Amino acid sequence: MIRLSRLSDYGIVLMTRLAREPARALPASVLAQESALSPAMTGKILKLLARADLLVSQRGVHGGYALARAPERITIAEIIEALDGPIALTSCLRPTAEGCGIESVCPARTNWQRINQAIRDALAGVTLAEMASPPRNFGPAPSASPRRAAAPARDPAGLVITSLGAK
Amino acid sequence: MIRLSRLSDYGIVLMTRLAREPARALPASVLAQESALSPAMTGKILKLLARADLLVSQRGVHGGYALARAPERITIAEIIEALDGPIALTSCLRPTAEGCGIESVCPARTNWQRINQAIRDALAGVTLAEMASPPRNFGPAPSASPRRAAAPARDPAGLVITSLGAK
DNA sequence: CGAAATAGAACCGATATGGTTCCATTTCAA
DNA sequence: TTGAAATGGAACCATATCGGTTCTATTTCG
Ligand code: FES
Ligand code: FES
Repeated sequence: MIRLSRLSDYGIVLMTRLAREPARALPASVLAQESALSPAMTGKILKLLARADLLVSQRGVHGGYALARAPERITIAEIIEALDGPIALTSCLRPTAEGCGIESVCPARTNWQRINQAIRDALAGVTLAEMASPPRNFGPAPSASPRRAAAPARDPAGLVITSLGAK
Repeated sequence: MIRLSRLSDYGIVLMTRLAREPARALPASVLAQESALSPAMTGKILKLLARADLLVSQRGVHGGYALARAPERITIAEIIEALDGPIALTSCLRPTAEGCGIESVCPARTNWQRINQAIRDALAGVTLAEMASPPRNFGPAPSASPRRAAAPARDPAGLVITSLGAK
């Protein structure tokens, strides 16, 4: 049902935790504890994120993980793609793999691409910083433009995400 | 990887086929054939769609399925929800079920709700009619307003989908 | 009556997912 | 020098979910 894998789910939780202290490097163990996740799972996720260059890791006795970039410059889409592979609603949109099997007669494929792109952009339009900030219920959108980094205001795909305002 | 189930995938294909002749009722057998799907699978899907009141069915010898409403008034989101249940990225957003397990310490949940709503709206903003129409590569967005039916232009959730233009 | 269709449910096998375990490597400090 | 604390990387497993089929009951009409 269009659900996110738990890997990504937890991954984002861990990243938001790290975003609260972008400077310090925290070891997986404390991240696990603070996030109520099993150390094993946590390790797995952090390793994947590090391999995707979203985290930098320090080995050895006082090691740990820290964000590789400022939280304003990391998008939710990046995290998801690092953990779950490319965002592709239908199998026929996935670059690799075999496809959905009915490409030949499918009347909807090109439109699928647009929709897929639209939600990709939606995810790419939310930064880790926004995710980490407590929900602010006051005032208009915090102006800001960081998210523009990855989400063009008006992409050529059709669907356009314009703003992530305050609740 | 945020993928759509095949049920929904095929379901939309079948619906778009029906949208080409909104008046006539077609039997499952011909829908299956024209869409290159197994009759069994096709039957299953159509039954679900009928139960969700997206299709009307006629039993008996000259029976078949037809759209319950004009294709302009059926959204992709409706089809997906009919076949795969509510759209909920993370398990903790799903009304039923147990949740993701870390609700207590999760710093991201309220933001998840917004994102989830945003992509829900994205899906609800595309009508079956738009999906069925061949991709038009010319001219600006076909103006149109049908999609407004289900997708408020500026929802309170934050992320706003404004337009599904032409490619 | 019987063929043609849908309604509904049960059933089954494969795959992906969530999660663990094990071992190798790096680093630092006692 | 040695070992504890950390990450790197991979294999492994159990189970839920998903894609798909099969079977039976019911409706409709010729
Ligand atoms: S859904 Fe895969 S080609 Fe149309
Ligand atoms: S992801 Fe489930 S509560 Fe945060």
